[in-house]
Amino acid sequence: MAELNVRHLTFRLLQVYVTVVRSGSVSEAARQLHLTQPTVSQQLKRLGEAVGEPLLENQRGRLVPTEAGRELYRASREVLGRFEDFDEYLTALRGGERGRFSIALVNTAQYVLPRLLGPYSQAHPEVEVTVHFGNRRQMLTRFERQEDDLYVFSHPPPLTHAMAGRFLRNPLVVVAPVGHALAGRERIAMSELLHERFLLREPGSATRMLFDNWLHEQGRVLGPTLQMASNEAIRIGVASGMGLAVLSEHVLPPEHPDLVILPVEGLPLESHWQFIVRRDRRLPHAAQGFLRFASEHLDKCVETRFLCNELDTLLEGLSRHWERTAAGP
Amino acid sequence: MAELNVRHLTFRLLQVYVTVVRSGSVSEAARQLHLTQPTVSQQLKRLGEAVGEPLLENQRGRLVPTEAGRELYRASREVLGRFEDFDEYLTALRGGERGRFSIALVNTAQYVLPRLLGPYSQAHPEVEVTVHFGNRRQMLTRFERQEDDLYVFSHPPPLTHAMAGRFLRNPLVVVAPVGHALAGRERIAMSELLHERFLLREPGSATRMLFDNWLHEQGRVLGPTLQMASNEAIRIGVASGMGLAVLSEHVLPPEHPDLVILPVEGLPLESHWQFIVRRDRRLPHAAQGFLRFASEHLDKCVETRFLCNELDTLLEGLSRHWERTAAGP
DNA sequence: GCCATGCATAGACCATTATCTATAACTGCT
DNA sequence: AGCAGTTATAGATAATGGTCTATGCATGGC
Repeated sequence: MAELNVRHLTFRLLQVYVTVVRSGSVSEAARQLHLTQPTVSQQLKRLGEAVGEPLLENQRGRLVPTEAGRELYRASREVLGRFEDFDEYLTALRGGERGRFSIALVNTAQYVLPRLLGPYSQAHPEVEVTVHFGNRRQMLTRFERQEDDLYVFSHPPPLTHAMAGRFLRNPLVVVAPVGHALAGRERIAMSELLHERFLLREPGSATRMLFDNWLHEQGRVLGPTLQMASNEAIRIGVASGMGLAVLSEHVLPPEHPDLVILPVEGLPLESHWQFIVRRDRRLPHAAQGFLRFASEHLDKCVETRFLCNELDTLLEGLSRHWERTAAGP
Repeated sequence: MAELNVRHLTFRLLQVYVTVVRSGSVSEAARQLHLTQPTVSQQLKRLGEAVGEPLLENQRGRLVPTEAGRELYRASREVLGRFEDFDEYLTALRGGERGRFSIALVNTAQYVLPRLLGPYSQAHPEVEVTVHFGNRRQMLTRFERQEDDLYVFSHPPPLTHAMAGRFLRNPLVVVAPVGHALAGRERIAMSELLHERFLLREPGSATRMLFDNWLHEQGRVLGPTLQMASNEAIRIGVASGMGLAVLSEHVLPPEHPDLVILPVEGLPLESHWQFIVRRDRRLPHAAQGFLRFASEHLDKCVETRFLCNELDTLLEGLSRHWERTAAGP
């Protein structure tokens, strides 16, 4: 008959009840809750009706829970506690201390982003980060499909739905094996290289695109080429004398005794990696936290010569953007 | 800033939310809950505002929870589950399958009540029973103070605030050691016993009171007496030849080769044990369940010659009483 | 037996909620 | 571009909830 009607049960009601049980007195509970005594009495009555069972009984002046009341007290404590936990969780989430986000990187960036992600995830062990790698074309697809929270491009797609912030120089250089004929020269014209064999990244990769564009601007066409979809493979190929290549400096190890960078005219090709954030996808607090972290710790994580930290501007733009969006009536 | 305001959070809201998350669709949830779609939409909005964080996002047609939403879902499940448990608990409580009650027994009744309590608590292992023993006077004090849920008296106090139901004959007999001079006689007048030494229970005990009253009615006075506050001690005392005694038949073991019951005129003194229930104290469901159990199983638990089961009447009276009380506007 | 204290009930009030219908805006698919 | 289905917004309304003040009732101490 008197079913427990959970429908109109409020957390407030439970809070009041818990206070009453703890203090053993309606009046005292009312004082603690800054309410009047009748208010509390009535809440108790409602609660009792919802439960369909007497909850409290008077034992020489003190209100003591009945059997049902004791169990309700336990349940209330647990339930209220659970939501306090949830509140804490929310706070952590908002502070970027926990949660998750995903980030999509063009392949070449994988040589340097771990330097940031490592320290970050050590400082924020509760944040789950997913990293996707691929060449520029694949990253563009993910970007279109809004699959990730952050993207790293050197040459981003049109920013109509996104915002960008540069954070790292990404110079492209021509590398040759250490014993190459041109290795000692102080200055080399591009025209001198056109008959050399070049090891190229696949079409669709950013490195390839940049180099192709540059050549095209100059109206030049390469001689024999060999295509490999891996920076590593190319680097080793060059070291082994397979030919020359255009690579991001980040691909080269700090010490590279078997490779030399050729001082070609017009090179290095300057470009910058940037974090890209879609404006039409809510940025998780954790991702924003990562950007803050990057902005603050970048200088400790990468070599100074590559530094180019414009993340402050991005972060500022972001908060302005979300303010405006959230303020919508 | 946007603190989690748990105050106006309803369980209903969580139920709706859980349904939406499960079905991945507002419309579908509305159908399941027999609500209109806008209603559900608005509930979600309110919930989202209370949490201060987006909870759901559209992922190619399906609503999936955000990070915060996932955690809220977990919390909601737990919380709703906890109250379902509580509901089950209540059902068990109402059915008398669990809970607790206390029962106060005059000492003599302790020879027979375990025969009922044993089978009862085997059948209802979740019910916690507390039994208090003492002589009649002590039990009366407990009764006045409303310390227990059930009382067992042979001669109860005035029933202005209580109801009673007899359940067991309690004949008082005169016992003598097996070799006693009067042991073989077919009929004995009380006058013949007055010079015998009697072992008596203490004043305040029911047995003593009954015997005293009986003697008083007949205008007789006992000879030498010896007082002991224990039925056991008296029984053994009689068996050892210390004198005669008036005892409840229940105190005698089924076989008692060292004792005989004297066929005294006017004896046995007939009295009945009864369960007493205060009307001004809510009877726990479990206690009521015990009375039901007693009513049904009494014949299997005690010797037939002691049977006197009027508990049905008590139970009926109880339910009428509580109906009337509960119906009060 | 009276007074202080604490609890319950009654009546009133306003804010919030739950719910609807109608309609607009969006989304994915063809 | 249009359609079907889904979601969001607006406006309305009845019920509920949370709170108060005033008052009645019980109880324990002096």
